[in-house]
Amino acid sequence: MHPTVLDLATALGNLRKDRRLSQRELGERIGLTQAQISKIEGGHVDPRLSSVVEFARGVGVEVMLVPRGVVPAAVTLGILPANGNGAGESIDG
Amino acid sequence: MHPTVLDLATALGNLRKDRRLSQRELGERIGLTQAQISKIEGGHVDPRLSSVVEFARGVGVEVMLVPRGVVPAAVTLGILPANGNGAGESIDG
DNA sequence: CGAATTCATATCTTATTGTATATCGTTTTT
DNA sequence: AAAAACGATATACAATAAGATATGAATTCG
Repeated sequence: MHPTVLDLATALGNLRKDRRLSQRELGERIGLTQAQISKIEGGHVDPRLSSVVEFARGVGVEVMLVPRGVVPAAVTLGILPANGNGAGESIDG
Repeated sequence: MHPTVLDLATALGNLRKDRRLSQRELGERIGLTQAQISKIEGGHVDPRLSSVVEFARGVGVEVMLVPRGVVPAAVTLGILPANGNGAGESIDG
């Protein structure tokens, strides 16, 4: 599996757990099945962009394109987590 | 087509043009076919996450999950463009 | 005009997604 | 304590869509 896809998927799964949402509950909110969410989180699929966007919104984050040059600055300022893909586990905890 | 997916696809296409890359050139760099890039930019497909991640890197941006709460702050500080999905056309230009 | 370059479209293969079902862990009831 | 019931997550198989290959249209340059 594509490493970054895996990282993003893991981050999304962690965010869901932080929010205390079951896969079923989240799925109903965003229009995906529980099975898909399981596969996405487990890194068993390479999900469609729309699935990722909805998943992200369901757990309170936004999929964005961040210019490479400003990523370090954003991390330094605490706008983005030091962790690579963004939105680590420490949103509310 | 999912509106946010369309926005992201359009942003990626604009970034490619800003970088003066042909679809073929970009495709060779990131391991996608020219046909895919055409369809992605045109909003004719709902691409897989790995395709979007590679496309983004090929044009100098990173796919990230940004906590909803900090998006306005990042925009205010100029870390992210005011434009919704991130990485508008004015990266270099 | 012919060659080259860029982007768009058709067909086929492969993968994701939805439906249904199984597994695993926890709790309640007898 | 065993069984049943419940909740949450993981897996099997059929349908649909993404992606690769090949090709066509439009533009530019020699």
